[in-house]
Amino acid sequence: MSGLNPAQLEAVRYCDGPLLVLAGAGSGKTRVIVEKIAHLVAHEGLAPRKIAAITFTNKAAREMRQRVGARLKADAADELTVSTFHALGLRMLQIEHEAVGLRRGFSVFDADDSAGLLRELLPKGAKPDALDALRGLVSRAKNAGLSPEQAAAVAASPREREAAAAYAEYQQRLAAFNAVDFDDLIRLPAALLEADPERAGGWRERLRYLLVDEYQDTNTAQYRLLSLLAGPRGAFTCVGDDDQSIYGWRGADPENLTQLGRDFPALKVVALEQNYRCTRRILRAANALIANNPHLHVKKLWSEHAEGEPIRVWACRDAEHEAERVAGEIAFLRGSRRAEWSEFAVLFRGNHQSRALEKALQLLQVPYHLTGGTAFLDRGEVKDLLAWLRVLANPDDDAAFLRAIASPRREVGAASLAKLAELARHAGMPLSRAADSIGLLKQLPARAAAGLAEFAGIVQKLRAFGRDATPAALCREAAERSGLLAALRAQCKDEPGFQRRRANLEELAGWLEGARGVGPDGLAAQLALLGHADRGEPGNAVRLMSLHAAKGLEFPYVFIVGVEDGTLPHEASLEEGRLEEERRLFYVGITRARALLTLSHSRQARRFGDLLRLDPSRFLAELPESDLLRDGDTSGAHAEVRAARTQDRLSAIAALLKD
DNA sequence: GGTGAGCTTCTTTAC
DNA sequence: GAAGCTCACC
Repeated sequence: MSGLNPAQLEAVRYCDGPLLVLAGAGSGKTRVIVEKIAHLVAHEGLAPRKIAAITFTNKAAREMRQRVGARLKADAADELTVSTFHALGLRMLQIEHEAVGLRRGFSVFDADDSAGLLRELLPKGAKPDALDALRGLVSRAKNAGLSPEQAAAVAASPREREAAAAYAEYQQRLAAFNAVDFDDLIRLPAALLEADPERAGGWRERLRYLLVDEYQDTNTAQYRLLSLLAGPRGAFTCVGDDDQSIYGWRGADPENLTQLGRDFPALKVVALEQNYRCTRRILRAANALIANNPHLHVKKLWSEHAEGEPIRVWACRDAEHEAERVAGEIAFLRGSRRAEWSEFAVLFRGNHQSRALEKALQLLQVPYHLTGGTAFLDRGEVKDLLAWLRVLANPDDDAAFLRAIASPRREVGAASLAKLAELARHAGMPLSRAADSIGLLKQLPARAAAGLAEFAGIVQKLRAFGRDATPAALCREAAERSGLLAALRAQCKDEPGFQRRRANLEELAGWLEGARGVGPDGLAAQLALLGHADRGEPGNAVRLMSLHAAKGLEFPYVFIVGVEDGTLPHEASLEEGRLEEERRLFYVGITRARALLTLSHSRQARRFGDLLRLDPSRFLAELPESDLLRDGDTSGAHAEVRAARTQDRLSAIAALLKD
């Protein structure tokens, strides 16, 4: 525990009651959590398996597990619960499934699945924004911890009453599919513990101490789950920073920081204000930026580090130009500063911004690792295989059935499926059981019936195979027997394309090799929680991720791209009251940098075919000019380079780097 | 009636 | 660049 400052030490040692640690960026909060876990084990006599550390992203959970693993003995670290709120909720539901009316093997619907369900509840031809609005209303109700009945009771406007009715109907359908959605992973366990104090007591026995990271991002349902698990004695440490609250849009309520003091009057508060991460210039810029937000408590982050280098601000022509400069600079810096690739991170507001960067990095042969976004679980072939796994675990999962029956195609089309759905509804059975019923199949066209029977046969064989095979083996067998692999091979025009897709499926299976304690029933549910591209070890590679995904991480060299008005702050958040969160997002980005920070923006973007002029982000004007180093107009200064095509320019840079 | 090619439209962030 | 859609072909 050496090297902790007095405030950190206090936070680690205080175990007599509820504790809130207000931890500024870079103030060593992860260190505090890790040391506290070690302290609980060594000095409070708590078994590691009775301790749960909760984070908000899978990335954060992984990093945390790694750091705890380095600090504790390996077997002790293995017994700890280190997971996201959602993964903890899933574990609770898998154990308590009967109490909430779920059967073994229940599915977890991802955002797409639940959107599909909700779409059916809307009148035909409803606008897409009607769907988005409904999704938002239902999700908000769930994140506030409201059941359908409660939502109906508090509905104030006709719109809300309609939404509450849709929520109730949606919930019924989910139940019919033996499925829950992401929000239910929190809401249902919380409601269960609330309704059943004895059960709550049992869980408190099971988890004796909770450590919650990024506490400012909890929503009401998560807060309830936390306080129910911690119980009246308040056996928890929450660590948070209201300046890093960036999940308001999914119901996070920084108000929970104040609520904690009301619900647990014995709450002790410790503030960590020394920053160990950033140079003074970076910290000064961050402080200056965040000072533009209203604050209840003004934190004064300070650092003993050196002044450091100025923050570089680049004006680029467009996103491609920006990506080239970033990629070229990373390659250059790695050489000139003898840095590892993994010391660089490029952060952006929206995941789509990664595309230009990937292209430029590929051309320079810079290894990179992309986290988040639509990279993996959103790939068609991965979703297909996942749908098969879901059908295998959960015969009631109609959404999965509909996807699996169509991949690969087996001459069962929309019309036959509509007929099947009709028959299934009358018979009161889910689609996949109906597809297995000879009586029902007779009422369908012969071709469709044959396809359905074939499907049912494959499912049966795979279920039998899965009874005594590892999840990974089942996954591979399913890819083969379903015909997915064969269809992919036939579908792909080029061999590399096929190999890439095959590798994606193999990766899905590979991930399951490492999953501990996941049976065939829980396998698909577990996978649904896996962050989209959030798999595999990044290795020694440049990290590309969204600003949201970057929270909790740090890098010596950080590039933030797309620092334009409309991108950061995002144009959907320009209105009054939403700008603060965008500012905090930028604050999070800036404070990821230890040594050198580069901010870049484009002057123009191609959107919907035509060119759009972009202004630098208004947030740039909030940074102290004396800590910035603005470049000249490089796009004007290098007219001949600008004229060259991207490809040529990049090979020129690549050639330069070789020398 | 099933399938796939080709069209348009829109792209915040995460579990 | 992906998902939803229409439409022509089998």
